[in-house]
Amino acid sequence: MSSEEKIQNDKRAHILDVAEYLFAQQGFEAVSIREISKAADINIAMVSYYFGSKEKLYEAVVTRKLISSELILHYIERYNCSTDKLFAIVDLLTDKFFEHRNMQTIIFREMAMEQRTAMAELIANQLHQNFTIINDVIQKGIKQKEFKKVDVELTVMTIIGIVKIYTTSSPVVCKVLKTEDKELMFSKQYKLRLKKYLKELLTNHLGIK
Amino acid sequence: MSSEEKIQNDKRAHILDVAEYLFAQQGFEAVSIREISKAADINIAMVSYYFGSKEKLYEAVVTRKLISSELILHYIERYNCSTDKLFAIVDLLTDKFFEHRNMQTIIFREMAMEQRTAMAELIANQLHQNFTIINDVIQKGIKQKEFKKVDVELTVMTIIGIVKIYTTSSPVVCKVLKTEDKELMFSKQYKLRLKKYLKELLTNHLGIK
DNA sequence: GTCTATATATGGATAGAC
DNA sequence: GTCTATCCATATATAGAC
Repeated sequence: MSSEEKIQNDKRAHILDVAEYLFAQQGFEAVSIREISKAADINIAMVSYYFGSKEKLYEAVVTRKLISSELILHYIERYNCSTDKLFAIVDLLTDKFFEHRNMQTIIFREMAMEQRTAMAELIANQLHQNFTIINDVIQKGIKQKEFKKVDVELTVMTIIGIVKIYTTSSPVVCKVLKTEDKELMFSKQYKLRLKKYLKELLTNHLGIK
Repeated sequence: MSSEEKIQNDKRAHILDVAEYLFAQQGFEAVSIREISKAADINIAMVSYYFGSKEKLYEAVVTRKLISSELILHYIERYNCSTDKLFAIVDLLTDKFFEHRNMQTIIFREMAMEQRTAMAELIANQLHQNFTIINDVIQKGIKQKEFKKVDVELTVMTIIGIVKIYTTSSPVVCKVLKTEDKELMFSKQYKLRLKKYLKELLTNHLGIK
């Protein structure tokens, strides 16, 4: 990569970062290109220049941080028993959601929409793949008597649901946790607390010894 | 109430119903007054006439269906042990969220926003009150050795989180449950399934005998 | 109460100069 | 690549007729 290409990529990435933040905070329609370009300290015309349109910018923001099912599969293949695999998934999901919580907020909002846009379809499929992996891990654990019998689909929903709620509803969760500080909520300490909680919950629920 | 007042209230309620549906589907900014009035089969000017502005219509949509903490308290006071109280809350929340899922979707989106509007504050406070009630029930159950020690705040978040995810992310949850039919997802049968699952999860997690 | 017409604002996108 | 100026579409809100 030449140094000029690098500068260009940096600028692109910078626009994406700013746009991600604003879209997460306010939603797609509520944010104007004017606002994004002002916050990113670039000219309005540059958004069209780099991305073509507001819609395509939005797509770029979401797609660059989707959690691929390959990543999950690669991450858990080193473990043998279902418990280790499941706990590894909990760690991975929590890490990724904490790291990409703005993008997750956007996805969440998009999931709640009933409009079948191309991107909504893309997101739904991607999420479904991830659901399927977790589903299979739990299913196998039950078959091998490592876990007791549970409602597998709703258990999968529980894992993802808790991490999602925690990371994407921060104003309310802040109050629940009795911390005024949003930074604290996303600190290492609190991430550990969430992981520990999830593993205890699953241990009890699945009857893991 | 005179019969004319009743007609007027019916019309108001009808506008609110239509607006709620559209706001839930697309978000506040994405829906125009034109669209609402067309869908509700009224004249555009009527929205301003009845509600003053689009913003105030939005507020009216949300506030009319907020779950008051009084309702929860009244609903659980008839029970003595913490387990019964907690299970009653599960039933009540599930029923209310199923019934008012469109409004819940709107609230959820608003919760993810970081903007401190008057309504966001109102919603956060209301939710916090409900959280507190559940928190107290679990806390008391632990003190009386009815439940084992758990992370109470995250347990509260779990209960509300699961019901919220289920009711407000239907496109994805549909896929997870392997039902193409959205109607089925909100049928009596599936509501019972969710309640049963939540009670089992809590039974295992809290060590209820 | 209901409607039409309109004032006014704002947003996305781009043509064309540099 | 960057910027200004502008076109065009669409939105909210309301004045005023009926």
